[in-house]
Amino acid sequence: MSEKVQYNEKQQQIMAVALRLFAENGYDKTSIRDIAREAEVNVAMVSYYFGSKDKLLEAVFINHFKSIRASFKVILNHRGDSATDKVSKIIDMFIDMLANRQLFHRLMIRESGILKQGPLFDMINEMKTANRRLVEKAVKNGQQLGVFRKDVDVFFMSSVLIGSVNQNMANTRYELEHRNITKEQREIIKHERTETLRTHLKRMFIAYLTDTNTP
Amino acid sequence: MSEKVQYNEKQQQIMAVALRLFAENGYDKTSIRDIAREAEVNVAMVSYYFGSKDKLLEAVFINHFKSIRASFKVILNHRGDSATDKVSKIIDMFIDMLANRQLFHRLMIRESGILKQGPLFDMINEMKTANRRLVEKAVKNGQQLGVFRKDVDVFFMSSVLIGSVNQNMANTRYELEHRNITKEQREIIKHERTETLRTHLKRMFIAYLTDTNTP
DNA sequence: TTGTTTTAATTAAACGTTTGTTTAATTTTG
DNA sequence: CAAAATTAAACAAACGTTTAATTAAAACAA
Repeated sequence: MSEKVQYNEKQQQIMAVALRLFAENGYDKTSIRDIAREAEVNVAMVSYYFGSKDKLLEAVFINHFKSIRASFKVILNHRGDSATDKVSKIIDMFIDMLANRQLFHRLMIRESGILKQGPLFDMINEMKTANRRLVEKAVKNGQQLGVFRKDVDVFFMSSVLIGSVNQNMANTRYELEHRNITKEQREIIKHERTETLRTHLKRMFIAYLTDTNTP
Repeated sequence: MSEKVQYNEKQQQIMAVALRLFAENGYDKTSIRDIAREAEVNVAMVSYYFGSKDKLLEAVFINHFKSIRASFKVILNHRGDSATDKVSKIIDMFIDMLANRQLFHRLMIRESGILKQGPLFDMINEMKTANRRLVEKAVKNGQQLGVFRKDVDVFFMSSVLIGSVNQNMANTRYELEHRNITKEQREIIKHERTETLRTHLKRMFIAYLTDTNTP
């Protein structure tokens, strides 16, 4: 029953470098030679281990996708105290999920814009659906308890959740990359921004779900 | 004082095709030969008119950027009745701005993820700043009138505005592209989604700005 | 432990394509 | 006739990938 070691050290090294370069410069702007140089392996090793550049990207995707899928399951089974607590918990866990996989999400967001089919397309689709289900469950729970308004839109909320977090992180990175500050300061500011995002997103969602003054 | 005709018919044709292919398949996955074929011109015409593929992208960007900048000016000078009306108007105009330039925004979102410097970088930065100023102005107005809470975050709100609209449109497109429906039905659904987005984003923002039940 | 064989890993070089771009000749336009 | 537009062809560079040769590691028999 023990989990097989899927990738050896060298393979993991290649995948790590590939992820970073794909995320920072884009898949097409990253050559196999770039990856090989930074991973300190021969160019032929990529084909030898992964078959092709496409398959390497796929391997990187599957690798992260598995752990993301697991994260979703954890969130879905979480039992919060109140309806609003559940919404808070979803936001927390979703932000954590993205914050812990920043490089992968940068890559994913970029690729999701042009994908039309194939395994990567399917994976991204599954994640979006999982996110919507998550929001739907929490919303319905609150509605049944009579705490949340009935006229809320799950598709909209899901878009806001994903889009806001993405944009907030992108803006933060965008801003930090062009300031002359130390790495430590960078991480502090990044952390502050994430915490602010957390607080305000919760407040905004709960206000949207519970506010009775707006029509 | 008459506006010079910047681009002749053929140039505009090339730019239109380039924008579409860049947006749909990505800049790097689009070859000059692809553009030339669909625009029904010789490959050499791109270099002849624009200098290079890079410059063509830049020309496409500048072209749209100018009209976007103009749109921002209109929004910034708008005089709504109440503080909430002003917020509503900003959301309306921002959504219209993106909805009317869907291809360009798809391209821009994608490229903004990997740009590190250069003219395109500067343009995108200006747009982000303009958006933040816009939100800031409306928020301060409402706060001075005592209608809005004091503890709201402009950086956060700007991220939510841009991110939510982007994500909503991306999700809608993603979903529609894989349904067997006519173009007319597609447009109807797209329009519905945009209207829902409008309504709910306004409600959410105003709830966030005015709600007094949440801490 | 040895020596031997087999498999896996690693390399430099080459391959065929595609890419963006340029050239030089020709046609169209003013 | 001169300038602009258009073309087919060619160019060098970069790309992903493969090949064939070599080295390192693992497996095995004595």
